[in-house]
Amino acid sequence: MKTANDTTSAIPSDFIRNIIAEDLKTNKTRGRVVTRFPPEPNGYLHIGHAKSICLNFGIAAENGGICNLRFDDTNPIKEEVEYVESIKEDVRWLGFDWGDRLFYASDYFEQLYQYAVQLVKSGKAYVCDLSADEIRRYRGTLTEPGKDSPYRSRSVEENLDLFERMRSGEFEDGSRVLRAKIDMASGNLNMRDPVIYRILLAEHHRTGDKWCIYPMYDFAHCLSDSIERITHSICTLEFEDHRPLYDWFLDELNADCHPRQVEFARLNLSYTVTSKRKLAHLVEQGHVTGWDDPRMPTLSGLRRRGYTPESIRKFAERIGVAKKDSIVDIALLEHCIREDLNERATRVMGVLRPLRVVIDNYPEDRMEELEAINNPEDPGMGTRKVPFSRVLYIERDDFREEPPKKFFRLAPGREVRLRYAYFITCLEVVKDQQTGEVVELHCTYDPETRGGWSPDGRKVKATLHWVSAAHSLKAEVRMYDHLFTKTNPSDEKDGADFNAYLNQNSLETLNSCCVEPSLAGAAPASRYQFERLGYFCVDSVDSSDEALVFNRTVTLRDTWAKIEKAQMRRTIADGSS
RNA sequence: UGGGGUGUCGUCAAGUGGUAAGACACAGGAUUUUGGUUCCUGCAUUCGGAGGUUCGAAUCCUCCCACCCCAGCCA
Repeated sequence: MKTANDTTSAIPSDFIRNIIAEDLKTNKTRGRVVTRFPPEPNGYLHIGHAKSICLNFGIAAENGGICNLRFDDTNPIKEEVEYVESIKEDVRWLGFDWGDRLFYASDYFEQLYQYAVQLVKSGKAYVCDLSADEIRRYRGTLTEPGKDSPYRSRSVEENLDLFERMRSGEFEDGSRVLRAKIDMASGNLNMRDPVIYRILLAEHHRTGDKWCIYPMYDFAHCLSDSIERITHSICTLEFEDHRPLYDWFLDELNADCHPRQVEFARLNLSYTVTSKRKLAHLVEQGHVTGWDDPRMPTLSGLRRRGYTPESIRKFAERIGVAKKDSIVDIALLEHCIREDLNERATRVMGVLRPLRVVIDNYPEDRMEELEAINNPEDPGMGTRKVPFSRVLYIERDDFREEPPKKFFRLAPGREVRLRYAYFITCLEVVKDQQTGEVVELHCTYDPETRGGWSPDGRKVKATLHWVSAAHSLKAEVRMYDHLFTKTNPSDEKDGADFNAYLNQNSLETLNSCCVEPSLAGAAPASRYQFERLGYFCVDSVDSSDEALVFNRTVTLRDTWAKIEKAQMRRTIADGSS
């Protein structure tokens, strides 16, 4: 098995790696480390799964072990091939390779059935005719013990016969189940004679109509782990009180391989949800365009948004692994993608909200090509030519008729630098007579400052990005913001569910953006830094050579925005005091 | 009121009886043809609380408090 290699990172330390190191030291597994990533193919993978994937594949790689990809496909009603394909694609994209270790719980259905028969034979399982509702009532409550099913004392022969007939399709859907015979008075509800097989007259995406009974998770999972000779079965916290059951099955069946289950806290990210159920809901309700909507924390969404696998792996490493319920600040994820893209993204100039600028003293018929650096972090990425002419566009945000304190950018009478081009000075502001909106600026340029340097050493406080009006390309840019307005949308303490906290402004589409001509024919999914704005990638679904569409992956850190916000707060505070 | 877990900086998170790592965030400052990057600096006398053991406690003991998970024929 090969695994993505992050050369810069040391192997992290966490309680799971400590447990494994200890097990290795005490020779619990004869030196083997085998993990598995066991998704149920009932939805798309999200950032929380990435944590688990990095953990399982990472641990295997660090210990010279292997990690299996196993689909936990024991519930045909919810599972689909579309999901297994997407999951494989996402794991591969994240940078992990399961080699020939691709398995399905459904591969083991026959073995699992035989194990169940064995349990029946040893008197540890019985066929129960209670309805789902009756089973629930017999189970008792959190504080009261349950009571035995009237079918609990059926003979082994009768159970064997009934179970076989369940398999052969003799009974109605849901009419009978096979249950483990454990302890109806256990404080752990999972031990109160859990159902291990149910009748489901449903077509399975891999086994077709071969089966009409399907094993439950608790039964299938531990045995699948054992069959694959997993050494450490790593899962999330909610399975902690399933562990006694996990161990019970393996003990009762005398399994020769008894993996150790270890639980860790699942990932929660601020301003989003990491629950397949909730994500599916967003898709179904049309709040997003699909599982791969760039606002989704799914791997396909993050990929389309412009995130790199490296950044997600780095993120998984930085959040650590522990047992505490927590919510990781999404700013950390954003930091990871900025850090990665800062080193590798080609710089380019693009104007999102164009403001027309006419350089009055620049000849009308002239055009010159100025040299621009592709990536100051990596001189090896070279330079490119950017056309300059008399009519340009700059960012509307880069001009203020009445500049506030600390605003360094263009204003009437002020001189600024156009990146890689010239110093320009604003002389005249043209406004719309009706609305008063600034529609055009008239400026002069200093021919002595070509390339952006002044021979007399005079300084300007701002450098602006720009684009030549006649040479620029039109583009659509999609600006994304957090999907939810609340740090923890899943917190229902205020009486509302996560739907109430959907950010209505999570997508803003800009249709009249202008980008420099070097972007012509930009490849789908390619990533760029639009200087001074952020990182953007070519949308892999909607962009074409005729109509460029960019997704904003993440903004650059914006010190001015912070200053402005602070000024705003101060003004409000002064006004109200 | 049953069972299983968890509490260390705003957010993650090391720490395993020898005197509180690191990251993000935040706040200053330096450098800068991106208000980007980079670089410095600051940011837990204290580890949910109270007692106790010890020369010494986030680490051990006792009690208490808070929060999370479990009553699917889901995983």
